[in-house]
Amino acid sequence: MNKKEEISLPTTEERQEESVSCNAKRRQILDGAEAIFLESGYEGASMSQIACRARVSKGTLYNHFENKAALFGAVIEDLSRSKLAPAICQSHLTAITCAEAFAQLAERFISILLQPGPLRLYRIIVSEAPHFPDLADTFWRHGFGRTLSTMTQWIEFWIERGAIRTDDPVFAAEQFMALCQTRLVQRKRFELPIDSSEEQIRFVAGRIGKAFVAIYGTEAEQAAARQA
Amino acid sequence: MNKKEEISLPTTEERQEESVSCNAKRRQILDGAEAIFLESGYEGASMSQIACRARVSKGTLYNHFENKAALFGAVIEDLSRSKLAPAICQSHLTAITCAEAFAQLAERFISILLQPGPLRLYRIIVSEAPHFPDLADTFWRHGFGRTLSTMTQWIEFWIERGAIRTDDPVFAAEQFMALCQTRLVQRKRFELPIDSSEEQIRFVAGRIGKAFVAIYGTEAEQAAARQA
Amino acid sequence: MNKKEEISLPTTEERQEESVSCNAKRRQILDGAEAIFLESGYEGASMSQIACRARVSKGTLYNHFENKAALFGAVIEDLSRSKLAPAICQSHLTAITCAEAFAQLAERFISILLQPGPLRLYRIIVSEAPHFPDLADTFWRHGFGRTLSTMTQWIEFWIERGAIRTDDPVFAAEQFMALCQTRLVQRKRFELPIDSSEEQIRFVAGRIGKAFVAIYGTEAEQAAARQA
Amino acid sequence: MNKKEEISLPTTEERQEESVSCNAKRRQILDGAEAIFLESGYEGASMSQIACRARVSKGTLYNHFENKAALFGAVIEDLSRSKLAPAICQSHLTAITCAEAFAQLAERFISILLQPGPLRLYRIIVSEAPHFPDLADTFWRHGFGRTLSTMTQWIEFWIERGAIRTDDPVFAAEQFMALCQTRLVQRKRFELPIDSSEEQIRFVAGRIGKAFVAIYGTEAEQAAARQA
DNA sequence: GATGAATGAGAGTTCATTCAT
DNA sequence: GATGAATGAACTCTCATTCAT
Repeated sequence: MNKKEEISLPTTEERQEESVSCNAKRRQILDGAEAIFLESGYEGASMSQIACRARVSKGTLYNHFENKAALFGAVIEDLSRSKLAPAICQSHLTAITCAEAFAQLAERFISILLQPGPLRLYRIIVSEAPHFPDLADTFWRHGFGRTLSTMTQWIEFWIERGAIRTDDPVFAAEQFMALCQTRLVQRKRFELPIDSSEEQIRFVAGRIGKAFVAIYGTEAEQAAARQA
Repeated sequence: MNKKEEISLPTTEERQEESVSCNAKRRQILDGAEAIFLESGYEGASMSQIACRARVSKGTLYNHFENKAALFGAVIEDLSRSKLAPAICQSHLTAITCAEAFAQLAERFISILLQPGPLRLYRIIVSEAPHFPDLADTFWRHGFGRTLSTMTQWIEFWIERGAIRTDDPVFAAEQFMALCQTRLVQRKRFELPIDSSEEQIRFVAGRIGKAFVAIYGTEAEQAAARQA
Repeated sequence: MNKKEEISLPTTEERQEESVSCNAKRRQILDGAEAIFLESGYEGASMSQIACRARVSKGTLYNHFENKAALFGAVIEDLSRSKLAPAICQSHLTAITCAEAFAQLAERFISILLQPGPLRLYRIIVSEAPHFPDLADTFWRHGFGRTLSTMTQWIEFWIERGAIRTDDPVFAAEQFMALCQTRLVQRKRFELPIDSSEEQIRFVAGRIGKAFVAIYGTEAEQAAARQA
Repeated sequence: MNKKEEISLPTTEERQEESVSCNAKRRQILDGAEAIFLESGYEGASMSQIACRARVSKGTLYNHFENKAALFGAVIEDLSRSKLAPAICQSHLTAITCAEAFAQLAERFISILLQPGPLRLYRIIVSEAPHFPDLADTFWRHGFGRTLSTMTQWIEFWIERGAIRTDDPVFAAEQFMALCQTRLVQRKRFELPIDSSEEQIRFVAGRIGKAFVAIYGTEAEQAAARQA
């Protein structure tokens, strides 16, 4: 663990089965709809706005999606699949110690959650989850679940190295994700004013890395951390 | 810390400046509007529904509130003030050790966050925060801020007792609140299926208590915790 | 029967229980809707057209009637009640012989059925009956049924006088109504070109009167008719 | 007239000038359109539904017919020609007396008018006649007119036999057709509940046969009928 | 102060029709 | 000739808001 090395998170296979032809319009609609839904929420968005933004007629919307709800479902699936999970998956980290590694992961995770896109996606999913039963499943399969799985694999990676010790790595992963919401993400979601400078993010992430090692680190690792 | 004692959280003064007369109707409207807004969201709620639920005419709504947005603002303020903060404030805890105390606090906090009311309030605030600039301030002053302040005082209480050590008790409080979202709260907000039985909540809360002491406990406290 | 006399058909009591106030708008809407529905049929009529013709806003339509179908139902009921039945009921006939009496009745009945209003009402009821189950009942209670009842009473009046003989006066009434559709009404409903001059109507009605006596007249009456 | 004999109604020449090739699609479209128009009416039917039912693309509809109205016109012509007139024409009757003969004819005619197809055709023609000027002519030439002509020939057949006497056989035919609507047909068109059992139809038809002879029968025939 | 009828803009959705393939 | 995606006008219906009573 004291040798600087390139570590790449395990990537998940990405489905690319979309038929190429005639899905241009669908893509165009999804892009427009994503923009409007994320801006205005489900109820706040109007099909006219979406048609306008997507540069298609309202009728075309209904040729491709049965109704507003179906379009919304497709939008969430597309966003969950394309935006959240890959962002975590394709990370490459450079870290010396375990605490630093988790600090870097936290930094990356926090940065993503603070971006306008993922932030709005969070808002709309939390807001609409009760009204769209399928939404939870979609988001789990393509978004949250995959992120959690990535985190878990990451933790298992450190367990193998003897730096982390836990009987429930999934719970640890969830705890790590929860920790990443400390201060910045949590406040941002309430639109409370925050200092989201890179330094501040690094500072919070650093504390999260240390906290995680304090909770789950082996004694050896904790001793090493105390010295650093 | 090893003597069982009744500990009451510090309570904050409650403003009671409401004029008594003629506010019955206002109260009635707020109650109706709260129910509808929490059920349907801001855009999803209609003034007709609200008037109906509040047993008032639509005109009366506009006699008391300038428009839908103003009514919504008043609803959020009322809910933030009356539901969230007091729920934490009025707690009485019975605890032996520091870890147990925080576990109990976590248990209480998680239970509240899982209740339908606070859950819906969270959804609507997160969803509408970007569209209502005042909302963040309102929620901070009456809800989140006060809860955070309570938590902070609670942590300072344990710092004085020598069980907790930190240079930034507010950050610690925020970290504790973040930890409380591990698994149950986080998943519930996405409407993912969870086991929200009392035992499960206590289990998660127990882990959170231990984690918190692992992060912030003094060496003495950590040693005591390790023995327990 | 050979003495000229004023005979008035039995009139049915008319309900006037409509509350006077605040039904002006309803009346206004019904008038507009009747005009449009009769012109364009149910599907062909649009709520915008109706609102326009009734000189009210579209919203007002929906304040008074739940939806288009309900408005249509109300229109049919109003027309059935106010236009068809009374037209027959309030008739006063001057007749010498039985055949003449039925000829006069036929003349009046045919004239009504050829008027634009009743003609259009017939068209729309026949057209929409399968799609509006309640419509048949409404039309029966306020329109067809009452007309048939009036006709039946009229026939019984002549049975008492010994001019008509039948064991089933209702069937006779229905047969009389069917006869009244000979040539003019039947063709008019198909928009075939007809001569609807007063003389032509009187000619057809005269044949119907004679035919009816030929079918149902007592021998005495038939002998009288043959002489005339 | 007292000898049982097979009597066949005079048939009218049928046009078969349809070009054979490439009219399969046209036939396919007409079949689909007939089904939909009869179910839903003109305004209620959509070109999409029709295309779907006809197993054809929407574009093909417009390759064969200029627009919805033209397609509707073609449908009515096809139905008038193929369904109504032939049904009457191809009848073979077995009758002893004149009254029986007309009773049988009435029975057949009533049965046809009560069938779903002709009933729906009647509804749609009566409903749309004012909006489609050509429709009346089409229906006259291929439907009503031919039926009336058939009926007239039939009456002239009985005039020649000395059983019927009238100076206007066309009017008599129209009166017979009107009589056939007594009770059953008339009520069915309003969707009023009726007993349309074979016995009931035969009963009504019997009365109509007798009525017709009562109106138009020669004295000899009436005497014969009175004995029967 | 309370009412609820009236408003008209705008929501989601459907439709007859066109046209590039 | 057959297709079906694209169109935009028009449809039914809802909404926040007003105002005479």
